[in-house]
Amino acid sequence: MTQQTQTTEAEIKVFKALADPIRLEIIRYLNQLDHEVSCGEIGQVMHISKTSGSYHFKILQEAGLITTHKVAREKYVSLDRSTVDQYLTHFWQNL
Amino acid sequence: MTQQTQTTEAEIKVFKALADPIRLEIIRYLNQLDHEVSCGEIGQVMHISKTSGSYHFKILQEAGLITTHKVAREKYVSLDRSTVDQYLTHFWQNL
DNA sequence: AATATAGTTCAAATGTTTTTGAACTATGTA
DNA sequence: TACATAGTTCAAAAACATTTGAACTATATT
Repeated sequence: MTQQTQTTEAEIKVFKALADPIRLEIIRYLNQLDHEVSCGEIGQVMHISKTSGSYHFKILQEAGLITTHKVAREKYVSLDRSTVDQYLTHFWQNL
Repeated sequence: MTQQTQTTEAEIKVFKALADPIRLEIIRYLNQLDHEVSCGEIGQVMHISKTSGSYHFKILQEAGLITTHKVAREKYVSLDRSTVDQYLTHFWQNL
């Protein structure tokens, strides 16, 4: 922490997470679907390797933009709209 | 253009621009001030070199988050709230 | 004219993010 | 048991972003 608040760090994580075309596509995809999907299915749709997928899902999760839960071998992902709402939709209130 | 739309490219520029603590501070600063300020003044407040300032202002401008105009030697900067509104406040409509 | 101030540009150095493949864990299926 | 499938982790490579100082342009002040 150099001089930023906790709030800014979470905020930066959200913006970094959204500042990538693959991750923005994932968010788009989850938004239009509106039900849970596995990492593998998303990876196929995005045409990315499973390693790369794993990396991007981690970033999205650490930003709080998705939530996940494991069912047997598979990891299911869903959009957490409240984070988008907090940092984007209510950006001015947050500043 | 690999598979993204023009809209996505502009959107990515906005998120990249906001995904940096210095630039987010600049936006914050401009927002609370609500009048034009010179690059130099902002640079002093942020404790950054003029070269670094020049770099960050370029990124913010290319994202459409600030507008600038030169008066003699000085470059004045002001916040373009409509870009924030388009990409953040109305994020869901934009997707 | 000489000097100072505001900002830009450039290339090099440094730092951070993303991709890759190989090796791994855990679960499912024959 | 053997093999397949879903996902993770690791370290190296590649790509990209940021900072730095020096040299520059343009305007202002003495």
